[in-house]
Parts: sequence; structure tokens; C-alpha cells
Amino acid sequence: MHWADVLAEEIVGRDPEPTIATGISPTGIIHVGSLREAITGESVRSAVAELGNEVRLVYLIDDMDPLRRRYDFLPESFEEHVGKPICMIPSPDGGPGTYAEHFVKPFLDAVDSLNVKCDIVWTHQLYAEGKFAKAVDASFKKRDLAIEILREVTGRDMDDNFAPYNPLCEKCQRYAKPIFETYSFPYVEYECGCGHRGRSDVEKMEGKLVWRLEWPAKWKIFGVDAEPFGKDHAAAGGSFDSGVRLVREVFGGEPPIPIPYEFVQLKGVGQMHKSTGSAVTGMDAINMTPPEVLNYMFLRVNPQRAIDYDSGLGILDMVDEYDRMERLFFEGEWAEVDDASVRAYQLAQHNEVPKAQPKQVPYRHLMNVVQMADGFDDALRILGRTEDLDGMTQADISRLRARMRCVLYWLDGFAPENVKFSVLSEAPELPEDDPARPFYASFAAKLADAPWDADSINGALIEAAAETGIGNKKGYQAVYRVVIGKTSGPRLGPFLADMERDFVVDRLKDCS
RNA sequence: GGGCCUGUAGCUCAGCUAGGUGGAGCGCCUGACUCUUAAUCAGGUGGCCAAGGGUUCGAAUCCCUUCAGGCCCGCCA
Repeated sequence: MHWADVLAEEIVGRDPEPTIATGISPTGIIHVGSLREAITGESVRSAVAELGNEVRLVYLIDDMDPLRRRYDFLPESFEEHVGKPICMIPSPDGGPGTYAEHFVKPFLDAVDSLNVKCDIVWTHQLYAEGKFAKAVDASFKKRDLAIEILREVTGRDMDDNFAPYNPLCEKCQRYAKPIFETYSFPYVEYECGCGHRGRSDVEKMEGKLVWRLEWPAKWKIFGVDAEPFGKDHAAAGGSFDSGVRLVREVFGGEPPIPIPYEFVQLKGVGQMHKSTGSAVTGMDAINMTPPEVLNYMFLRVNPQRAIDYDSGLGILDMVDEYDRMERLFFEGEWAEVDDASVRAYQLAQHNEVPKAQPKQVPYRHLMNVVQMADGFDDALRILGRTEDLDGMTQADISRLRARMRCVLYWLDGFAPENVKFSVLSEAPELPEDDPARPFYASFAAKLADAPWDADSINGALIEAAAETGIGNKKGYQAVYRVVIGKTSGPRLGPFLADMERDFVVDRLKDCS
């Protein structure tokens, strides 16, 4: 059984109408680990839904988190914003949105393109609506207990002045220290490092629980039954451990079923990306991996297994594997060893598998066609020469379009050189006495009236190579040389068949 | 120092919960297709299941130890 189904049963056993939560802290540039979290949550959601249960996936955006420091990618002017909540800082690109909106945007786009079905909740709104008020109240009233729990769980020396809640200074917009004696629900006075003294209302967006308490407070607020999180939180004495006790003893709730997941390692197997100059980023992974395949990649292995994202040729294998599972699924028969992977295929579309098998174009073929074509329509035209494209649905076309975009992005920044080529717009200049000239002439003549298919083209080449004594190997190389300027390339017969006959014949004649 | 996870074919991974002659894909090799490297098909090669010990009639699977790798243990989310 697939792990998502195992979890789904466990979750439903606990609550027939469960809530699954997950979240992100958009303080910086998105990474694929965050995506794994979203996809893991979504897969469990859809597995629960398939059992026939009502289920909700809540996606929390922690935009009340303060900007911890000025990261390297931020302008120096952002020094002044350090310490402020990221929902109150302007976007670094000068746009209209906030800092948090700026960094979460690509992520929400990705979540959207991956078709994750979740309720997006901005943490600052929860504060603004007073949703945290009870938890803040409990934190103040049971502060000693909270400190004791943190002391026991983390083994740290806890300051008796530990503040579970930090008011937001109305003057400088940074988090300040509360003055405990002044607390009287819903108000607490504070003294800020900037010298300002004021009063904040815990029912408004005027302060924030610290992470270790905010997390369990959310479990209580939403009645969270299960939550995926990175294994950093899962360490002994980590925030999950302390959260378990805090939610029970301070907030009077129950912790969720934990779904710890391993991190994703990005290995730039191919060349480094031009624009970033460094290894693969999360956005790169999203841009070069078809969304359904990215889903599949996370779902095919257990969450606790680390994933090495292979941005080289491995990505082609991953797409091929996905397509193979798709075929198996529609054939309705597969080996036991593929059980989990076929199920992962279904979950990768959130259990909304198309009724009929989508049109598949082999990804490696697509890779070649994209390099020959000038845009999507042209690529379709080329594909149409060798593939039967009749009966393509709207969904088929948009999938093809998305995949081509991914291939292009991959070719542009990550593909190994030996799979890249471009068709030369003009014939290269060859020496007068180039030994291949007679071969080009012979091959051109044969192609002029041969049937235009891969086999015939190839046959013509063999004949021409034999007649002119150049030999097969050199014959092939000679053709690659004048078409793409390399000595190797895609399988030649099918490759030339994808092109216009006149173009090929003219090119060969030009070189003869 | 403490914790969690991982270690099965060259590579990516199933199989372990409920022990019963080790699997898949890719790669590789061979063959077919008048033919090739990168879209086809068929067949084949391939592993002391990290190491050692224990339990058992029987262990990849359960227990213990060791080794290797990854990650985490900051009022940081």
C-alpha cells in the first residue's frame, strides 16, 4: 500500500473529517523542500478524500515572521527593515505588494500549477481576527508552565523572563518585550528597544507568539489532525516535541499525526545555470520539471527518504517513468513491484485521473523536436509529420505545451552539451576537395525521390555511403556536420524525416 | 555529545508492518528492423540485500553491535 493511503487510514481513524495543515515561512527564496511539503500534504488530502471523507488542507503562510537579517539578495536599504514582520515590509522589487507577498508569489504559482487543493491562510490575518487571542492569553497565564515544559523538552537554560508573546512596537514596527505585570486580557504593555513604551491588544495584529508556541497554537485553532514538516522540526527536543506538550498542557488540544519528511538535495549534474551561476534552485526545478512529474517524483518514494534531484539526464528518465506508469495504469495491469509507483501516478493528479489515456509524446523525442522548431506551433507541425496528433484533447495540448516549456528551460540551463544542437541556417563552407562531396551529391540525388520516411532516408544513406566508398560511420558524421555542425546527433533517419525534404536535399547539394 | 533518517544490481528505487527459493525501470550487452550515436521492438547480463553477531527449521525482513552517508539539536521559522 502507498504511504499516503496508510496515513489516510490512520488519520480517518482519528477524525472522520480531518484537517491537514502545512505551511511556509516566505522570508526568502523558495526551495523545493517547501514544495515537497505541499505535495505531501496534498497527496494525503486526496487519499483521505478518496476514502469518502470530508477533508481540508490548510496552507499557512507565516508572514508575521520577522525579517531575521538582511540577506545577500536584498539591497542595503533593507537593513532598516530587519526585525519587522515580513507582511509589513515593502517588496524588494519596488512593486506594490509586501515582502512576504513577493516571495510567496512564485510559490503560490507553483502550488497552483501543481494543482494543490488547499485553503491559503495568511498568519497575519489570524492575528488580526483575534484567532490567536485565547492562545496568547493561555501563554501569559500559564507562562511558568510553558517555561518549565521548554526547559524539560529542550534541556536548555530557560530565562524566567521568557516571553511567549512579543508585542509589535507601534513606533518602529519591531517586536518588543512585554511587561508581564501589566497584562490584563486583551492588553499588555511593552517596552521596545527603540525606547517607545506602548500597549498592544492581543486580539489584533499587534504582536506575535514565538514559534515554539505559535505552532501548537495553530494545531489548537484549526484542530489539525496531521501535518507534514521537515525533519529539522522532528529532532528530539525540537519544536514538534515541545509543541506536543504545549498544546496539551497549555492550550488544551491534541498534537497532529506527524509526517516528517526528508529534504530534497539539488544536485547540479549538468552545467551550472547561467543566471544564478550556482546550482539548481527550487524555481529551476519547477521550471524544468513538468508539474505532474514533479508531483510524481515526490510521491514515488517515502517521505522519510532523501531525494537527490537530478537536473541532468535523470530528469528525462523521471518523465519516462511517469509516462510508463501512466500507460500501466490505463492498461490496468502491472507487476506487484510497480504497485506503489502506479498509485503515486494517481496521487500525482490528486485522484483526478483523466478518463482516457492522454496522448504521449516520448520526452526524448520532444527534446529533439523542440530544438528543431521555432515555437510551439512549429513544433506541433513537426510532430505531426511522424506522430498521429488527431484526437488530441485540449488537455493533451496544454500538457504538451507545458512540457515543451520545461524542455526548453532545461536545455537552456542544465542539459549536457551532447544532447544539444541547433539546425544550421546555412551550409557550412567546405574545402573544395572535401572527400565527402561525392557522398553528399549521391545522397541528395537518392533523397530527391525516395519516400520521406525514416527507413527510406536511412536506406538511401547506406546506399550512398556504399556507392561512394565513404563508409556508414563517416557518412552519418558527414550529414550531422552539414545539418547541425556536430559529428553526432539524434538518430539520423527519424531526425531527417522530421525536416522538410527540400531543406535537406538543398543542404546536401550545397555541400556537394 | 544527543537525536532522526538512509544503506538492496553500474544508477534510481520496490520488497521489511504480519520471516518462507531476491524484483522493476534505466544503463549495459546481444539480436531484429537494408540502419546509428539521442524517439522502435525482442532477448540477455547483472546483487555475500553495508559488515558482524543473535533469535529461528528458515532472516533483506525481527533483535543487538559496528561501519558509512545525509540532516537536525540557536526565544530561528
